[in-house]
Amino acid sequence: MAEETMISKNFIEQEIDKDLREGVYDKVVTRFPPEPNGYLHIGHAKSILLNYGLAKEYGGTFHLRFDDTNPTKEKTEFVDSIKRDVAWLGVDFEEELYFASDYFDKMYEAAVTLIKKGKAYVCDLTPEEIREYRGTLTQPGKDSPYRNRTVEENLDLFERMKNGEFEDGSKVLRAKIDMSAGNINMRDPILYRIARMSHHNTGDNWCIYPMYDFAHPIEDAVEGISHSICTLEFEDHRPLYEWVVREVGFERPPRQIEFAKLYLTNVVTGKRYIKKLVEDGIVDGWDDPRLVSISALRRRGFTPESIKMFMELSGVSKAQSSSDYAMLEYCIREDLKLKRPRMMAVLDPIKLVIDNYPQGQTEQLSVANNMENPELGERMVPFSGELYINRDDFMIEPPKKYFRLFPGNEVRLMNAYFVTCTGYETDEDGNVTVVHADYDPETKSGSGFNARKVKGTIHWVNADTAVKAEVRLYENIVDEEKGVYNKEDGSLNINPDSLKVLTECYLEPALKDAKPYDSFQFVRQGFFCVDNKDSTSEHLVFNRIVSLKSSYKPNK
RNA sequence: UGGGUCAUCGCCAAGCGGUAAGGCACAGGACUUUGACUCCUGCAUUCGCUGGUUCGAAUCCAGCUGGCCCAGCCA
Repeated sequence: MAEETMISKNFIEQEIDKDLREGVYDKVVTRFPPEPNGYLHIGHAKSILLNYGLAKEYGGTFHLRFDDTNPTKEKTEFVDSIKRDVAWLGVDFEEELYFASDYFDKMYEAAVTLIKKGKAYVCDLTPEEIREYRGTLTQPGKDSPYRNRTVEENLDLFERMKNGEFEDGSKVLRAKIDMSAGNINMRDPILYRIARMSHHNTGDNWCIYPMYDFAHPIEDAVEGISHSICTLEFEDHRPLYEWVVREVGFERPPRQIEFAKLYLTNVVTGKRYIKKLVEDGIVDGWDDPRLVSISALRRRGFTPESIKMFMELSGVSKAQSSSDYAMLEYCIREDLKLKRPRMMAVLDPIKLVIDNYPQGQTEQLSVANNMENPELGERMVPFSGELYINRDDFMIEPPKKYFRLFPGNEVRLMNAYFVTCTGYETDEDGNVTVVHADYDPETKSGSGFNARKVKGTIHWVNADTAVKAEVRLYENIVDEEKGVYNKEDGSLNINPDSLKVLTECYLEPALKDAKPYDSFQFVRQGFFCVDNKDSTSEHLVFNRIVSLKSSYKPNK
């Protein structure tokens, strides 16, 4: 076996090793707890793959849990899309699928326990008053006048809250901790609020709902989560998390560990901005291929494997960071290059006429689907005296070091013959319309001909049998030069070239039967994927997933 | 005189007191039926700064500087 590069353990693995060694936990149980209030994006993928990967690595269990404690924001539609996206990433969760709302009874009981311990009280302050009493970042807060209600009174009031005797917003249940704590989360945080709203899972059974800070530790503890891994902004909440599991009395409380969120350079991730892009018609929805939601990446043609590879390369730490989009591009090229067929495609066509090829003759050439991976087999590609080649594969006056087609130069038509340019035609504006060439029958690909070599190889498509398709090229949606956001008004600097639609594209006939999500390398053009939304049987639409790197610099 | 947290190459990121891994990007070169891929080569005398401890510090200590997060009845 080839030696695997030893990848050192990240800080979370090190913490888990320590906990296991010290016997704090004997089994690793992790979870991904999304609120079903929107679509998942690549940042969630990091959390999903991290948690799932850890569970697998330690022979533990992974839970998918919907953190649905606020019915005002949640929808079944999102539950479904999240399940689909998580499954697409290769995560098997069917046996371990949970809903926070299934624990509402337990949470209610836990609240009663706290009240009985004198650790929670019902507060009648208005939202504005609560904010005032909370103090500021630099000023301590002050105690609520309702803070010292008796246990009996609190028990009574809380039960009546549950029974729907009070209006929305009129009362809350709060933890009794410390109004002068430096950590604002510890200033008597709200545990339960009243909200008459139909819940996607529990319907109208409840009119009080637990807050995240109270619900989450209970959810984790009830499920036997060992390591509750979340992002950095929850660091401040950890003391409260620990307070809840301790005061409610869980025997083996889960441990919260925070890591830095994934940011990507030059992409738009903010929900607010994406919403605006959708509303302004700049993108065609949450799955627009220029976005980085999971559904957008899937539509663009990224594979779960490439996302996984990207996460592995990115690593996990607590340092605020922004990964380079180029790394994601590397991953998808790396994943696809041996897995998918390499086809010839002409995106900006110009006709090539081979004048010495027998009139009206067509021959079928046998071509490897992927020259580096014979397992992908071969296909037949028709060849004749009339082809399309890419416009930039021909130049009237070539710059230095240009070794494609120009008058008098010989190149190889990939998989076919050597061809020498004999001339060209132009229209009245001087644009090249047709390139003429002669071929050499001796030089057929696969014949073993090696009497002479050519420097350039270009690809082509037979004119008669070509399949016409629409091809969409993507660039960063935001303007790299001007920065992502307009400093003055906070708007986005949209790159006008973020989407280029090419309609005059000719592909090999074999591509005619391509299905949505099928991907290919179009030789020299990059990797492309059939669009799942806009393709029909008579109108093929390809998205460019990523271009190929090029070391050709014309002006060098 | 609020609390929390972070700081190692353009971007990620190892390193855990013994003399700066790796990947992406980039730059050269070899190879090539994709100017791709592959393969070589180069790319931090230095770890935010300043002191201190030590035979020895990116690693320990002190002070400073800078970034990020927190004042939802959101998660």
